[in-house]
Amino acid sequence: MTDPTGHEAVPTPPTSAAVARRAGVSRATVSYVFNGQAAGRVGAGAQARVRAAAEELGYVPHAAARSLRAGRGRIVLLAAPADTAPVFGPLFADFLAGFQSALHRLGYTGVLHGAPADAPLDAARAWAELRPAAVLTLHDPPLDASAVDLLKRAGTAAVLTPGPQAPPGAHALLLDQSEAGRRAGAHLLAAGRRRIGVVLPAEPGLAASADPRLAGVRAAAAGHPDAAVHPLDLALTEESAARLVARWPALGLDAVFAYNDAYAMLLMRALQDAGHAIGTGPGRIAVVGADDLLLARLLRPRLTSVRTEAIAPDRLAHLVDTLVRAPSTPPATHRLGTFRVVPRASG
Amino acid sequence: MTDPTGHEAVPTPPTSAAVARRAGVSRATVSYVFNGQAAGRVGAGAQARVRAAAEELGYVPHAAARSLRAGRGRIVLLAAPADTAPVFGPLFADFLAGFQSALHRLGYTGVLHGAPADAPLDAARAWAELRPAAVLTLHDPPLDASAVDLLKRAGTAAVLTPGPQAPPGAHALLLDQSEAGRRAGAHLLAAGRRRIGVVLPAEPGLAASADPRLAGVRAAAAGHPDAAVHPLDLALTEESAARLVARWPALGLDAVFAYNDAYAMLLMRALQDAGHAIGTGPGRIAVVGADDLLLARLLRPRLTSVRTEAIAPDRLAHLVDTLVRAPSTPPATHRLGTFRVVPRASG
DNA sequence: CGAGCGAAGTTACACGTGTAAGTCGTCGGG
DNA sequence: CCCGACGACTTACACGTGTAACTTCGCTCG
Repeated sequence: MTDPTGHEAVPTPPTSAAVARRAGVSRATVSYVFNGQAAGRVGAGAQARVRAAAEELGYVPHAAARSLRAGRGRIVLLAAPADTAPVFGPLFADFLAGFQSALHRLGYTGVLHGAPADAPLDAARAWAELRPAAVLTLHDPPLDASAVDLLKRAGTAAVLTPGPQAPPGAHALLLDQSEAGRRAGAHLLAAGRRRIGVVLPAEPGLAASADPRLAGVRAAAAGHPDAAVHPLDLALTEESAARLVARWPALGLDAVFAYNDAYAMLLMRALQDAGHAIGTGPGRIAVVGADDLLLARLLRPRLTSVRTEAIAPDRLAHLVDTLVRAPSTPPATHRLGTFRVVPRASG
Repeated sequence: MTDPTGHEAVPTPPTSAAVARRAGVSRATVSYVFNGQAAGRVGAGAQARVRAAAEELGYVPHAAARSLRAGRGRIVLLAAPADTAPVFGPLFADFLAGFQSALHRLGYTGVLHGAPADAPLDAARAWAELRPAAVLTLHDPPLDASAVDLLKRAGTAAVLTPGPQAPPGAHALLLDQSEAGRRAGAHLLAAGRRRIGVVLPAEPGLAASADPRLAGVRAAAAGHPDAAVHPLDLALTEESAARLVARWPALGLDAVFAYNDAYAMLLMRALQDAGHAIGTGPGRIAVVGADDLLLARLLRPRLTSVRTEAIAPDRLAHLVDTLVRAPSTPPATHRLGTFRVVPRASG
């Protein structure tokens, strides 16, 4: 309804036709100017008039019309399961910011969508409606084949999913979590620890990164016949930590590798409250976290942590761009980063 | 078929026309079925055939075509300045998740975009291209009038900006930060503290929430003639905290209210390392943070914190929906939440 | 003087959808 | 027996773009 009252609450957005009229040229000319195809087709004078008119009218091309015409849009969708979002630390936020600017520089609009993890197909449908150029999902388990299929059929050029193995048609983004485990394990073993606990978060949606980490610790321990690795469940509450610590003497562990610094801090505090000594010396329990949060350095002893050295966000953006331009590239695995132990006093 | 090579690298997305052909009806019928206008227009048989055909083809309506037709899309854009994103805590992530599901239930697609804070007009242009139904921005300073104007001219029905005062045409979302300051101040004053430091983050982009908090503490202190309030600059690094603590004796403060728990934890640790006693008793320094992070309860003494009681994300989603449906609603201020002190051992 | 050619534009169509307006039986009432 | 009403659809247009194909014009060269 175009508002016959003449009140015009929401003004009609200026179109390229309006710009063309104002500049005294045809609409095609405007289009050529705005898409860099002007060289050899449009004279300098007309070009200047078009730009001036666009500026005055506040013209912004209509992304919908553009993607309708192009068959696919310039949106890159980053999809994160809603329930794990709270667990993302500042590292992720930082990376996201860099990634989005890099995409912007390449002409894409990067956008984050937190979908409920329990209805992945619904979510995929919602994404497909946007006809994004690419979808990077952090869902875990990755995304089923039918969801990927739906997206591809909706014209999505590239679907990227956390590795190690992606559903058919999707690329894998590998942050080799087992490497984090291997590094932590090697570090603790080198320090002489032999009975190593590995904290697995009880929170949902994290198993896909937690399990490989456990496997990595096990792999590191494989070289030491006298070493033992114990999985430990822990939720992010003080009660859960207290329960775990109550079982501690029976477990007889001399080291822990926690899923991340938050779990590590929680557990370390609970251990200290129960009278256990934390640290590198003999008779002490070694504690290693992950993510290297600033806050984790505030506890005493300072927390040793496995730091993620992610690839530069620009590199990921370029990868996405490449895949979008060559949609038939056979799916491959792309490495997202590596891990490094930052040794401090806790273990 | 549309692909004479038969290779079909990227399949053509199924359209409503394809569904119509397969169901043996016209395209209009498909459209009516999918938009709930079927009652009294389309018979039960045809309706069933349409749905079946859509299912088989994996049909997803093209959001671009839809918003092209409708003049405005169903996207709700949440824009956060990229450089402050790392500072957002789990509270924000949680809220975001709830907000997006609520929007989904109302038929919108909520999406987060982290734009560089230094080029707000560029960012506004990028948003405008998406022709979103609504834009909620967390930018600070809010957004200049020209950016709001650009968005409105691009057909955005509602532009919401952090309060207290929004640029013309935009609604204000008020999380009254001065209330946080007032509550913290009142709490400390009631405990007998009179020389109160207020930590202002040195990180950019946070002044708009930090300054009102300081003002709130001052307002609370106004009732006590013997009370003094001191602003303190602090960056999120251990060196910065050490520098601040070095000046501490000269300041002679008996209480601090920090911008959030991260700053509070950092400062508290540095104070303790310098030999200061923290807590509620006489001779101790009272420390109050904000956000009530779990991790803040791991320090000893446990951190007293000002907790944000945000409105339910669904309420915000409904507000957005209302404003989108009635775009000519005169701009108003909408309250986003309130604050409450959670007293613990630190102050 | 005309053919040829490049520069500078324009015309015209396609993209996929929503919906107002039209069509075509069929059925009930007078 | 005819008219109007109604159910069940279909036809046709508009939304704003990008771009291939066409036109027009001035100029050069043979």
